Amino acid sequence: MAPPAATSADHLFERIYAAVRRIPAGRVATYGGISAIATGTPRAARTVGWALNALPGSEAAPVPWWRVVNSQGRISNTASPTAAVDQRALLEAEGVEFGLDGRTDLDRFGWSEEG
DNA sequence: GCGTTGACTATTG
DNA sequence: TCAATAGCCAACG
Repeated sequence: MAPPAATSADHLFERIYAAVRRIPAGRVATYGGISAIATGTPRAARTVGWALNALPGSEAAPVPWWRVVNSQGRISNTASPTAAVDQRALLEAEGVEFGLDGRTDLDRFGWSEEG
C-alpha cells in the first residue's frame, strides 16, 4: 500500500501534522499522544506512524517527525534504516538526551499539550 | 463494504 | 531486555 502524499488535505493526516508541529524543540511526543490530539484516542497510534510515513523528510521540514517517539521513549524502527540515526542526532541537537539503551526520559523531555 | 498493511501499545513468557 | 501475541484505528485498492 502506498501512503497518500503529505500534501493531501482533508484528512486526519493534516491534523496529525498539526499536532506534531506543536511539539517544541527539545521535547518529544509519543505516537499515542499525537493520536489522542489528532483522533481523540491513543489507540490510533498506528495511524500516526502511517501519516508520518507519508512525510517527504527531504530538505524542507514541514513536520518535526523526529520529535515523535514510541511510548518507551525509544525511536521506532523507521521506514529507513538511517532515519533512526538521523532522528536521534536531531533530537540530541535540540537538547534531548538519550540513555545507553537509546531511550529518552519522557518524564523530562516528554511533551504534552500543556502550553 | 471488505481485506490488507503499518514509524503503535499492552500483555505474556 | 527480547520475542511473540492480541487489540486497536485509519487509509488504500
